[in-house]
Amino acid sequence: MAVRKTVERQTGVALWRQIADRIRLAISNGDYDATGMVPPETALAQEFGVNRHTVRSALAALADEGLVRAVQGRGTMIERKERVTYPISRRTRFSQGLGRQVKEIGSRLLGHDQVPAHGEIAAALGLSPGTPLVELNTVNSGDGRPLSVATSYFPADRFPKMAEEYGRLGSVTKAFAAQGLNDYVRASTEIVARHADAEELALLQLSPGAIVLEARSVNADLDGRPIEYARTRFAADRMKLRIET
Amino acid sequence: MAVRKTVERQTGVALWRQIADRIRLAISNGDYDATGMVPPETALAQEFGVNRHTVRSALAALADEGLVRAVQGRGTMIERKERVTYPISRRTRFSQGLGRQVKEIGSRLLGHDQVPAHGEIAAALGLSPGTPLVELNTVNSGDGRPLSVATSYFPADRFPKMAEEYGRLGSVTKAFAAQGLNDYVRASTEIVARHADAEELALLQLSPGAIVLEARSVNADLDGRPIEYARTRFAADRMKLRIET
DNA sequence: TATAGTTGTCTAGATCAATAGACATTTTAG
DNA sequence: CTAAAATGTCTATTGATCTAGACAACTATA
Repeated sequence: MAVRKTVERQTGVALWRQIADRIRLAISNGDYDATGMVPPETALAQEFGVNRHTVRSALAALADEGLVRAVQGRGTMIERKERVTYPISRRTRFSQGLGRQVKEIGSRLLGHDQVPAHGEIAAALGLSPGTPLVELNTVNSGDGRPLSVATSYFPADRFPKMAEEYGRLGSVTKAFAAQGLNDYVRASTEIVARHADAEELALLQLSPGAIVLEARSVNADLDGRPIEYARTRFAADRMKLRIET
Repeated sequence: MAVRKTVERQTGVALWRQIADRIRLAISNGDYDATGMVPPETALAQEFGVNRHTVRSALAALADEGLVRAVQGRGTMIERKERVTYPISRRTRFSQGLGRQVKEIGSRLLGHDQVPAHGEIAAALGLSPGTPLVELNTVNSGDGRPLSVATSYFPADRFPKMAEEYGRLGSVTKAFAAQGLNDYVRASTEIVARHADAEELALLQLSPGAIVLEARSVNADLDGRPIEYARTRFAADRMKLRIET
């Protein structure tokens, strides 16, 4: 008999959402690969110890995300399952790592600005506070699904045309190259996980309560001089990060 | 005037929990460092556009976590704020990386078992399915706060005394050494973020809805032979991961 | 010692989340 | 064609969540 899976009550997170999260995880773990379908609503209701209507709310949310599709009389089919793997190494390049996993990579420049360096960013880039930086806000998607939003900072004196070149070329690596920098390496990466804020929910097309993986990274040229500080937020249920040491 | 921060309604995540998450994040970002206190309930209520009672529920949850402490007439003080940094490199060792950040590191063996290798684990360890493995379940804490739970697998023929040695020494590195392996390296690490399940909530003393960072890692000896597959779940609001490439 | 500012407590009502049961509709298997 | 199995829809009820307002209790300061 099926193992009873626990969900917690009175925690500020509705049962239907907890169940939706568990089913999403089970799908991405391949638990239902044998049939390509989610178990029947009645079976799930028993498994989680809740009413069938509660399970239906969870499945409705997953259907909204386009993850499953219910067909009356037949069952609920899985439409999509895998997480994209994003490799992080000394030579991390956004497009390269995803190349084989998604057919089409989209990069959209949301906006850019010139801001003075301060706090953590100034420290990470080894600049004195106040040094002008180019700020770039971008969204990256794979096969039409948004995967990450990024806010990047570049020293404005060294890369004055960053925004323009990125807008033209759609890639940080290419924008660097267009400004005379042909190679660079990842100096450091820090990763935290947290709930997405309202802006991230909108840009990544996530349902509220969703999780983002935030990577704060510094890239440096081959002389070790920092050239970019980036804060990249990945949609946690669409991505996993692979660390290559 | 304060910027209105948005919270989403009818999403399966109660407003008080969304607000608690936002305040927790603000605390860990140092937004309230100037005063060491959370803004007054009335100010927060206006900021989030909700009733004061809703903010009170959020603060009560944070007080339960021991993150803040309310004093009548005075305000709500911040008790604790920082995240511990966990370094991941080619020579990742649990205790070493945390050494300077926490005074006392605790390791507790929850249980152990002998299981046959299968699926992802067999593949990662380069073993044929069915090969016997030692499974170890552990909780690791820093200064009394649980930081991570881990499930590790070791080839049983090579490390037959893993459970025993870990129980005695409280460290995987030392247990390896006791069985004749003096050095090893991190071969691969994959990171995902998701909501904690009921067991993780209990072991990590988290409030429901909390996030875990799950790292699936493989360690290998210096000849490149895999010796350990581990699934480590970190309490996301207490840890950040630092990738050293 | 007032007084302003803050948290604590209580009551009441509106809306959302979850349970329960009944039955309709559709697909698949026999 | 029939029956079983699955999703779809409806009604009703209970408990959680959120709003609203009023006032008590405590702290710091002028």
